Amino acid sequence: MEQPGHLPTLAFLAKSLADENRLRILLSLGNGKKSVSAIVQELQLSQPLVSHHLKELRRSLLVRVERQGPFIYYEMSDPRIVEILKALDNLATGLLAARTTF
Amino acid sequence: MEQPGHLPTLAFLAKSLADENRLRILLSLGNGKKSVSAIVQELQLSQPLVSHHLKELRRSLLVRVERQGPFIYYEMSDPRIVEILKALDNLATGLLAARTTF
DNA sequence: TCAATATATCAATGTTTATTTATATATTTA
DNA sequence: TAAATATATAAATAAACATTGATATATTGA
Repeated sequence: MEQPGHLPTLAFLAKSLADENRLRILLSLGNGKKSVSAIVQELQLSQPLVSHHLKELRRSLLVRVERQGPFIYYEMSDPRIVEILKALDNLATGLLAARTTF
Repeated sequence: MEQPGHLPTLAFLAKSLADENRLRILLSLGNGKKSVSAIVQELQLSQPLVSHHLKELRRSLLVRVERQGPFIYYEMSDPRIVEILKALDNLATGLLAARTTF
């Protein structure tokens, strides 16, 4: 069986996905590019908080950035991200189901 | 496009995967069940640290537990876990490659 | 029952992280 | 150039988290 590679990188990526608000932002960006203020409005989060989370998402390369005048647009950088989140979701569901059947 | 479900659960699972030593322990347990002391020896980590991480892995249902006399054996609870970690690994590799090609 | 072995837990410590409030920076228009 | 808009950043704060050294708990055999 082949093992996953660089563990620090894996841990770093997982950490980037380990906050609910950040996940909400990331998933919102899976629906196409959005400006910071649009995210702020849509998710009812504070602007500095959104900026902070976007900065983390930039660091982990999970988002792409594009400036247009005063607006900065962000979008999810890779469709595999949603697939992985779905797989995690299925895993969680499965683990919970298996636990309650004991 | 269908969105992943319960975000707090997703964040919780991601957090459980967000530490390198914990990943090392989890992956080691993907090769069959092991006692705490075996993990301690194999990974050269302190016993309390291993116990602490195992406790977190138990909480997130990522491991199964079985006692035999003084020994407690742990193993990975679901093969999907490794698949997800591999997918994350591939994602990381891909994102890094895409960045360096800009 | 006691001693030995295995492992969980406790307490302390330092580091990391999310959030808020305030301010700095960047872009555009009048 | 100044004002308005968009957004990044700074600083403070509280909470969460990983690790270590010490101790408590569980199991077994003599």
